[in-house]
Amino acid sequence: MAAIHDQIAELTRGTDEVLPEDGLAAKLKEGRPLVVKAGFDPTAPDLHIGHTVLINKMRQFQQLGHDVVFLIGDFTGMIGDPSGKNATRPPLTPEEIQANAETYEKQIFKILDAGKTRVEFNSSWMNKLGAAGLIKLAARHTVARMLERDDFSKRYKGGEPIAIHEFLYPLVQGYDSVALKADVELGGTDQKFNLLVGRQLQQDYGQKPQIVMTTPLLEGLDGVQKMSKSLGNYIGITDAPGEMFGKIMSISDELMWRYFEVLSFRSLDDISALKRAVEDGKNPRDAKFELGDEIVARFHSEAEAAAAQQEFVSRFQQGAMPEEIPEVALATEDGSMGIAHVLKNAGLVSSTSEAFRMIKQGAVKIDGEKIEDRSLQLLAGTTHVYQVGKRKFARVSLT
RNA sequence: GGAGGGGUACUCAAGCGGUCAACGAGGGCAGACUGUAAAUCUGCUGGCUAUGCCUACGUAGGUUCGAAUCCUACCCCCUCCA
Repeated sequence: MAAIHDQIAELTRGTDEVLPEDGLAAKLKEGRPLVVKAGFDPTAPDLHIGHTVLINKMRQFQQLGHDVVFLIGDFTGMIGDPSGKNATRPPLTPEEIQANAETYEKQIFKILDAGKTRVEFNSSWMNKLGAAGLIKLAARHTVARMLERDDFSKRYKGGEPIAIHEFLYPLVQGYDSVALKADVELGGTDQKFNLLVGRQLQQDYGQKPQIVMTTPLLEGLDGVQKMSKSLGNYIGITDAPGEMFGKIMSISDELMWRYFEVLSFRSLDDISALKRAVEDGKNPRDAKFELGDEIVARFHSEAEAAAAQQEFVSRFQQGAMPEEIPEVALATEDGSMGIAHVLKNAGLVSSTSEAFRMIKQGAVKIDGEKIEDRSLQLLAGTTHVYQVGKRKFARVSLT
């Protein structure tokens, strides 16, 4: 096993904070497998690679021989979401939670070792706690301490309502750490307060407080806003290989290094060597290829990653047509169809107005040839490859 | 309960009787340049088999030759007072 200070360099890589700072070293020096916990909300099992920053961190601990617990917050999930602005979610049924948990597992085990990962549900101890237990738990914490949390205090000062049960959330989450006797808890930066409550509760219950490690929210493809599905700037871990590779290629060079830091499994030394190579004239695109290969291979396979890269090269560097073009069959009404309607019906544009606009801008090609005539009629019985912009293709047969 | 301010396209935000499918910014899309990058420049950014027509400025009515703009009612949001 690597020396402790090397382990720490890798474990703290890409993290936002480790609290207390020297606590991790002390824990590691104990030389035993640590209980490393990370909690997940059972409502949103659709992961994007931003979420995997945290899971990658879990993987590192796992590889060092620690006991990694993937905790599904089904108890908290059944009550509903407490966090600020979100409208109250309808409580999930046990069946839904089970289904979501399975979806999670399918996704996370592309990163974590299924055989070494402990999956727990916090309902298993929270249900036993009962109302009396919950009150005892609540007695461990004061309102003043709760109000230390930023969003609580802001809302309180701003006169916005805070429901009582929202105070229970950090407590329940903290109690999870007590129940698991967690040594380390991982979470996003937005979880910092909750993770720290865990430390306090553990002390109250006579345990050694856990180390808190927070990971930043990953920037999305635009490099500015956090990656999220609703902003559309994400790479889903179930994205198709070609799409995933393409999205990675589209990020800026600057962002590429950020992604290397938090998404790549390569060592820090390795990455700085690559960075030096680029500074010395290596094409940054090739470095990005390496990143794309690694990520696609992780969620799909080496072969698919290689194919994705090849497809990318032939399509964009050599201007070739993509290998897989969606096939569309359209029926004409009277033997022919106007170009705008072909594009719209094939799903390449959202309206005929947009089709005309695209034609005007020179973005439309048929079999690679630019179209300028907006009133072009296509005859039934013909099949052509239609293209709008650089990315949208369809092979359309008219009947 | 009282007083005032406001609701405009994906978002922010002008317009305050005709020249408004609606200034400007952001975002998005497309073109050029490239490494499908970034930065930059340019154009587009309601719909319609389309040099015209239709639908849009919180909702419903009204005034007018003509309304996002004026009037009435209603709904929603914000601020101040109680």
